[in-house]
Amino acid sequence: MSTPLPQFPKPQEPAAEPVLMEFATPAEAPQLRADAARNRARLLEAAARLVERHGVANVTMEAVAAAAEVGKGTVFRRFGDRTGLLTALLDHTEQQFQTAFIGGPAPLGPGASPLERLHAFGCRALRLTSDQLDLYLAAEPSPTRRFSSAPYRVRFMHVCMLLRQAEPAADIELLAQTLMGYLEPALVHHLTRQRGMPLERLESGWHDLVDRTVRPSAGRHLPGA
Amino acid sequence: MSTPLPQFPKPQEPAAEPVLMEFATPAEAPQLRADAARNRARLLEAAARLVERHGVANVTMEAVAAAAEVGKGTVFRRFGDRTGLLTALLDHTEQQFQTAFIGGPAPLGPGASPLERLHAFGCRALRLTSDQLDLYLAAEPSPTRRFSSAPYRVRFMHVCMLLRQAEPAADIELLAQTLMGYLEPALVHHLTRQRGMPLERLESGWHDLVDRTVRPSAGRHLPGA
DNA sequence: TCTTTAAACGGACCTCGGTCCGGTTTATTG
DNA sequence: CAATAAACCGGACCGAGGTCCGTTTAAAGA
Repeated sequence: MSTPLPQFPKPQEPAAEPVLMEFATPAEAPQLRADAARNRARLLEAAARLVERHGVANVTMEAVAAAAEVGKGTVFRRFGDRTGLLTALLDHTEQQFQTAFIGGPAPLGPGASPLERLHAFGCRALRLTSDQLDLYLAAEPSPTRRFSSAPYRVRFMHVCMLLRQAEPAADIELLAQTLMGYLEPALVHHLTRQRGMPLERLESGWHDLVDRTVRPSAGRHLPGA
Repeated sequence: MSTPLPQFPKPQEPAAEPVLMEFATPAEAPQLRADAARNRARLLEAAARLVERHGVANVTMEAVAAAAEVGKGTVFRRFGDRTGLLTALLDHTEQQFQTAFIGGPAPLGPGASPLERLHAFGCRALRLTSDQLDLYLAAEPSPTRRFSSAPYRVRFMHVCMLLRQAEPAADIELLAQTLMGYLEPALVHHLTRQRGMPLERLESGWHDLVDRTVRPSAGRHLPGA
């Protein structure tokens, strides 16, 4: 009845709490076995090639496995699920972004005011998303995992930090979620592709939103957070 | 190569533009054939029963068909896909909500100020979502259709209308999407179930958010909307 | 170098959402 | 009350994501 050996030791995400101070790929580097590392690289390369050629929607997990000359089980062992593989495809870009807003030059990185950094953060995020919209869309985790994914958490924590500095008198966490919501790939897709808005309008919208929400003004309904 | 007869005349959603002034079930009443109507009722009843007994996650389309003593094809002909069936399950509640905020008593309906109505709208939406969270979560359409679903559009248009009255100097559409984002089932799930926040805090957050965003204050970055 | 063991491998297999299409039922019309 | 057309029905069928488990293999220790 019970499976004593969890023969699938769960690849990504180590736990749920450790959170902070770790980047997207949490403990993935813990030296893989040589063959595993080689196959991982092959899979990512094959996936990237197929996605570029046929569009992410027409790429099946089996096709990726075949193109990488690897068994199907290997793909899932390494990346967990389709979302995991697609997320890994975006990992390089995401890492760059993280490095930029954590330690890079102003106005994105430290050196500018929290408010300026927040403005810059949203614009950059919007651009990244819009540049690889299909991929970001397809990589979206299931609704119940969206907020637990490593990349999301890193961005979220950063927004929280900026908000704490810029707007201490607020329910930071809720405000941050609201702002993050504006940057969601699904929304960007809807506005740009289905409603035909230019990206510039989304950017203006972000600036406006930030100006409205982050502004010292004792909100009347503040709970004891 | 081509299928001259689209033997599946597409059940839900009539088009993409007609929008306004039609409720959730658009042109679904257009008298179904007697047997079709009977089967539809059976299916909804069976689905509701199974969902209540086993939880929405453990209910397959085939099981619903079997429980309703109907072929599998019939389910999909009637409801399009799983999302369609689940949405139909929520339809009654949603209709009530719509009636309430369109023509019901204040503060939700007309009679109160736009701002008050907006405050009430969010609280009611949060409660509804939280009351049947699992169902709302499972009924969530794919990311590319979320914003096109009939129930979403009705809510969205309403928020737009209220915003136009309360805050003419803003990019209404973007602001409305932001507010709607705060009410998303996925977010409610995360905050209440994964982060353990009480619903009251979400409500306070909504009030605060509305107070912040809808407030006459010439935002500096307004585009020519 | 040989043994050992935990990790990795691969592909058959399962489940479930969604589609197809030949046969059936309902409603309309002459 | 036939006849005709449109809508409906059902269940075999398909594709893709995800799992299982017997086999292989890289790496650490004797």
